[in-house]
Amino acid sequence: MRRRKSGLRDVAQLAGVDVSTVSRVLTGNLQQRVSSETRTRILEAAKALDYQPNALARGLRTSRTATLGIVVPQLDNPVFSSAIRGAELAAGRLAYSLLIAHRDSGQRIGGAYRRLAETHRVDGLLVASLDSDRDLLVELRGTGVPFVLMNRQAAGAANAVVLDNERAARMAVGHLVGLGHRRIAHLAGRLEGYNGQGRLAGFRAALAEAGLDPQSAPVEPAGYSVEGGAAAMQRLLASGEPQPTAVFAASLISATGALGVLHAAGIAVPRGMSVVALHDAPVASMVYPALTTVRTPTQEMGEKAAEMLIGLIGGEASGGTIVLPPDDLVVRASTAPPAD
Amino acid sequence: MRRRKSGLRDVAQLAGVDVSTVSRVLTGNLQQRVSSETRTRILEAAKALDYQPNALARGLRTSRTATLGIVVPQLDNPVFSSAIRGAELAAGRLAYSLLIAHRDSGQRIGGAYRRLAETHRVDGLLVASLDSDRDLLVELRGTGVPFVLMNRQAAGAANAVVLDNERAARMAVGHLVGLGHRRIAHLAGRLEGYNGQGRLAGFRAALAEAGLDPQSAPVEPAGYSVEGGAAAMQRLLASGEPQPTAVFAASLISATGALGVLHAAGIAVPRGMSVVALHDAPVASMVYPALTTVRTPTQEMGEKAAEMLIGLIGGEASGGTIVLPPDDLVVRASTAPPAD
DNA sequence: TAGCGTTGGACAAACGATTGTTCAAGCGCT
DNA sequence: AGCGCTTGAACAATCGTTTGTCCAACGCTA
Repeated sequence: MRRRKSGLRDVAQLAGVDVSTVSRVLTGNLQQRVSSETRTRILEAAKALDYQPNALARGLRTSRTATLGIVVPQLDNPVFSSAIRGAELAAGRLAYSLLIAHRDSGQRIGGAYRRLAETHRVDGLLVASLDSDRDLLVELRGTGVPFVLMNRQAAGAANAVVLDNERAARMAVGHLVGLGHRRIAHLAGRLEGYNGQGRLAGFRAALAEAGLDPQSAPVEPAGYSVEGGAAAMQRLLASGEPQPTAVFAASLISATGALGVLHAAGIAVPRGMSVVALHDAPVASMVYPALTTVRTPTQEMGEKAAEMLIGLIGGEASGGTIVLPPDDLVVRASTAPPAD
Repeated sequence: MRRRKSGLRDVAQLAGVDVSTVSRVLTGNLQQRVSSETRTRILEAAKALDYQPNALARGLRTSRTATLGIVVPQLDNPVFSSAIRGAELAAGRLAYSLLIAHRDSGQRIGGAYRRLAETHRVDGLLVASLDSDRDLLVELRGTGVPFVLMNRQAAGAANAVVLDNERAARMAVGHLVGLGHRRIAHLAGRLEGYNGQGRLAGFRAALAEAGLDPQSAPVEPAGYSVEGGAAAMQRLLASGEPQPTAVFAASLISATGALGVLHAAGIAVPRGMSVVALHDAPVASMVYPALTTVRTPTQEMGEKAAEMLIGLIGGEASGGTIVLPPDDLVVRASTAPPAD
């Protein structure tokens, strides 16, 4: 029952022409002149046979696979899953497929990239990474295929799509300032990392703008995990008085950790402490109280990155770095004017 | 600087043999006799040139791509992201890659499958689906490639990997009963769906086992969304007295919605109401109070499914349906003995 | 020494598409 | 009428593997 799929040859036979002619018609190669009569005959035949080109054969000949590789450090992080979705959307629009690979922290760095790229399976790579490997870039360049970095910039990697961390941070902090908060703390990301630095800078800039002293504001690195957020919040509470009335968390995930600590410490949110976080995701409304967040265009990040990559594959010059502004502030229940 | 990748021919040339011999040695085809001397010579040459087979050419010849397609309805659902991870792991172990495709609810059903399968891009499909499309199966069978269902069984689909919903539900309810609860409600999944039915059945079975009346226990369908969980909880509170002292939610996501409603209603968890949910994920410890859950082997589900699929591709007979038992109960802060 | 079976490896034909080249008509021009 | 030019389409090479077939050399037996 599993009949052989019809190929170019079958279409050619049905239309009474040569396969080469069929190929030219179907790929839309208009360089070549084909009479409109045979053209329609071929198109009809192709439709009748439900012809689908064999991607392997085409790829072998053209050394193009119409496939993008995407490598992410973790799948359960909403930022990445959203970026993947965006990439898949954009890729689909441009008739590309998406090959996914995890990057196991255990395995040799870049192993996933190599396997994909060196067997001619992908035309380019979309790379999301939390950390700042120097080796990574070397490996990537070694693969010989173009690549675009997502959510991170790096020296020597010309093509990237990132969020405007500074502006996003300023949006968050501006909200707190607007509510009347004067003592604001920052649960930072990784201070060595690109995003962590940008958000910290935005935090300080917003304070300065509001006439507050950026240097005296407490900053606790929290990374991007629940535990990190909890530990940082704990340190913040333990450190001296006067305590802040609001905290800006560099990530949604760490904010949830902080929330847990506040609950345990008997500090009501937002009455005793306002919390605002970067990135919006369903989890923001799952926690209690629902978190006020700055919505960031993570899906668009994936889309733009895929589009840029496909451009590069097509021979376009470097796409440079695209910096995406934050979408907007989503006010939920975790922020309010300070108690006093 | 982007030198041509070395192919079989280069290896053959360096080793002074024919490409066919190289191919036989490198693919480990032991049918053919090759002197151990030339064998080592070839292996050395291959290593020296860092030879990587061209997946396209190989696929064209063998009509095998060593690639699995995976289609999921949503990426941000922890169940699926975990399953994907498992599939990718198992696939990687067996030298397969994973091509990912969303299934846009908007687009024609199965469009994603077709595109993947009909262009010879994948050898088989891993299919996760929330709903019970009848068309889906028809489409899938139409592609002509083997497929394995994840997280769901369906008549006419012989190969599937699912969770043991009944046992998981009984584990959750057993916990509540053990704590002394007698009035237990169920925030069900979709009652028409495979998983929703199994969990409901387990819920009732556990009650019966404990000597409680399954028929009088409140059941509110909540689906698998935050909003659904919230609405169902609301209905539960609104419906007559006496109110339950504990609730078993069919999914983690709906449980978080319920939690929000309980907070808003001023009902303390677990003092006023214990909550236990199915599926464990990071979000369980992000909410407040941290949710007691039944841990389910979602990653293993992906692994088993990928292994089964690769078996099918290799010509093995039907893998049947694998039913995975729940892992264990993770007791957190959302359950306690009833107040009275 | 002739004949025969084994063994090790080369030859060559695919797989299904793309694409440069060739070739036969058909046309207008002088 | 002969010439060259354009047009439409066939021919054929090629991408890098895999795999069936063939062949030479060798060792053995009779």
